[in-house]
Amino acid sequence: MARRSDHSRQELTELALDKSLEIIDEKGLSGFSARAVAERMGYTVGTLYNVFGSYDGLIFRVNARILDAWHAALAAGLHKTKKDKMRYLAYAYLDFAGRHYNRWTTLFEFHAKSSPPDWYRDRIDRHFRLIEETLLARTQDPHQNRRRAKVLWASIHGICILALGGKLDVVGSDSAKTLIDDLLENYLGAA
Amino acid sequence: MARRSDHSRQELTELALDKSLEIIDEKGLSGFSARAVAERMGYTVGTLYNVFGSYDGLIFRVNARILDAWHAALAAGLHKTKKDKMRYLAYAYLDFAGRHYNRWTTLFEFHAKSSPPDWYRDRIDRHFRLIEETLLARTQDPHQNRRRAKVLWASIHGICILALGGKLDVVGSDSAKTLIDDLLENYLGAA
DNA sequence: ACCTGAACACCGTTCAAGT
DNA sequence: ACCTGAACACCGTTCAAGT
Repeated sequence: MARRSDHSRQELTELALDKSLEIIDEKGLSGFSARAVAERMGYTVGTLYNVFGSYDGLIFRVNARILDAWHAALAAGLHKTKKDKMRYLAYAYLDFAGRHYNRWTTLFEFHAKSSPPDWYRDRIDRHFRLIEETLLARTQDPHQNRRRAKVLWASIHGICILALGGKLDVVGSDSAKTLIDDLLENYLGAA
Repeated sequence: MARRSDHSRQELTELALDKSLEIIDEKGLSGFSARAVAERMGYTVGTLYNVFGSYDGLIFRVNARILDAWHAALAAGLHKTKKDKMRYLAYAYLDFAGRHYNRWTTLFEFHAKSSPPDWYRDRIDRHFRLIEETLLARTQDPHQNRRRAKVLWASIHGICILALGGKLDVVGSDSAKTLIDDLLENYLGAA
């Protein structure tokens, strides 16, 4: 059979990514599979491999989607915030992780067998630069600044992971916010 | 066929856990499966299900093993440390994560479909209490203390995850140590 | 009572064969 | 050129059937 050409290669890509996010929102990464995406698209797994090359290739594209939307939201909000941008960023991080929990965990629970392509690394870098630049307003030393950005990013990340994963004896994102407040106050207050 | 009784139920359990850790050390969680463990034991998957009930049941026991050894090492070292126990704990955390990377990630990358049994939650609690009690030497307020323990634990965890996972543009555990130093200095220095 | 073998419903991955 | 169907080598899980 075949050569349906109901959809262009472009449309096929869009369709696949849309359905992928649908599945992730509904069931999380554990309910996600190339076969599940294909079925929801009305195509075969083979078609998915034509377009994305591999399972890793598919997920990297899905994750890039998630990162793009997240970054756009963060950047827009950051632009509107005038004072205490660092606190805004931290809250926005928690907010995204809480409201799109399945998308957020997919970002970190997916462990590729292959190393990420350059365009994916770029997305990660762009995300990190957001924190770094926000911190830049605070000190002049770029070296120290980079280190603090890393510590803060990692710390906030750790709090979100453990708190939202239910591993800190805290309920929901409210208590996680308390922990982030405490972190910012003590860590940045001393810096 | 069967009723070999080459091993008692107890021995079967030990054998399974030993082989499980072998596989995790060699290949990580992605190379781990109930079938792989059974094969290395010289038994069938069915036997494994007789003993552990389910895949989740097996991994909870494996993870409990890992937690036990880790806790024993932490507690012993902590007892010998007289000054700056908090720094010792943080370093020891990083050290374990770095030297037993596959075991450490298994602890967090395994996502059970069922909720953890009580004896597993106890192990987690015991781990957390180690940090909390170490912090208790610093302040008198137990409420504030608990919050700080959570923030520190989560932050150190986040630094280890991102740094050792190669997501912070730092190489190895040396640089992660720098970040932990920075965290302790600023966070605790202000507290 | 204990263990096996086979089955079931899934995976990612590949590719000859059709249109 | 594009898509399918079937195959391959895996999964977790269950359970009748043997000793």
